[in-house]
Amino acid sequence: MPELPEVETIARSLREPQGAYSSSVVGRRVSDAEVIWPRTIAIMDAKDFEQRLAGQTITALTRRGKFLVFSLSTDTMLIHLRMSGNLRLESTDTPAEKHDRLLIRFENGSRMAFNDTRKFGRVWLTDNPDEILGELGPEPLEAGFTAEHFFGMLQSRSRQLKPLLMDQHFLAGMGNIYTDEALHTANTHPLTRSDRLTKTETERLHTAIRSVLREGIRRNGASIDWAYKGGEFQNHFRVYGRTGEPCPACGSDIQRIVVGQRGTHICPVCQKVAK
DNA sequence: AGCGTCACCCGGACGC
DNA sequence: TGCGTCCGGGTGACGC
Repeated sequence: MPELPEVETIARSLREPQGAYSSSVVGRRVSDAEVIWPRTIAIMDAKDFEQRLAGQTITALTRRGKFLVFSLSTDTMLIHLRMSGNLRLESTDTPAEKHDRLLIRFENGSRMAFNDTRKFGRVWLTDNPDEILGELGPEPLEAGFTAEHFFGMLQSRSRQLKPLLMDQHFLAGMGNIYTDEALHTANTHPLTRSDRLTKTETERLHTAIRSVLREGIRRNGASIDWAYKGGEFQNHFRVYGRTGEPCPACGSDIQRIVVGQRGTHICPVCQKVAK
């Protein structure tokens, strides 16, 4: 399930492809778009999307939270991969794959394919991206996200830490994997109330969040099951998906609990019981 | 208002 | 083989 590091990795690979297909998506002019699964297109009708996208040039590709942000000649295209979405940049000659939901062909003979097994991913085409992106919390890796700022954010709420960290309005980019990893790295229990964290604990969590996200990016993200492939962070998980295996810090058995309806992995010794 | 819970959308994986 | 259940990101409904 693509979270911030996976989305960042995908954005980078589309901007500066390093594989066999060495072209960038930036600078490409859309010749035509083909919506294969109409519900992929958010708000707009699929036909309107195809017509409006044709002829526009991609001028930039950035990331905001878990959104890919394609700046176009006149509009902005936002792509959210949700659980199982992935993007491929390839030659138009390449056969489409199972679960391809949207094909965007470019004038230089290349094509970007949006593949999404679970069909939860969405694509927006809008002239006002702030309407969607403006709802997001701060970027955890940006300089403005300081421990001091984070402390204020946590103190202003009184929620269980894990669901709060995963709330995209609170903080943008964290999903189940990186939240579990960050909480374990910070020796913090996922059920801890946000306003119970001390300054020191907040600093530890702030450092942990940034370090696991950076490590994820450095390892090109994590590849889980059918989802995004290419990363290797999954080989370095401390707790996620390691139920019954030893905690890397103390050797205790990793436990799986449920927090906010999400499978959650903790070390019962390192991560103190909720206050 | 803020918080927690639940249902929903999907199909692959898994257990029986 | 075939059925039922689980899982998960984000949203929206609901109740407290």
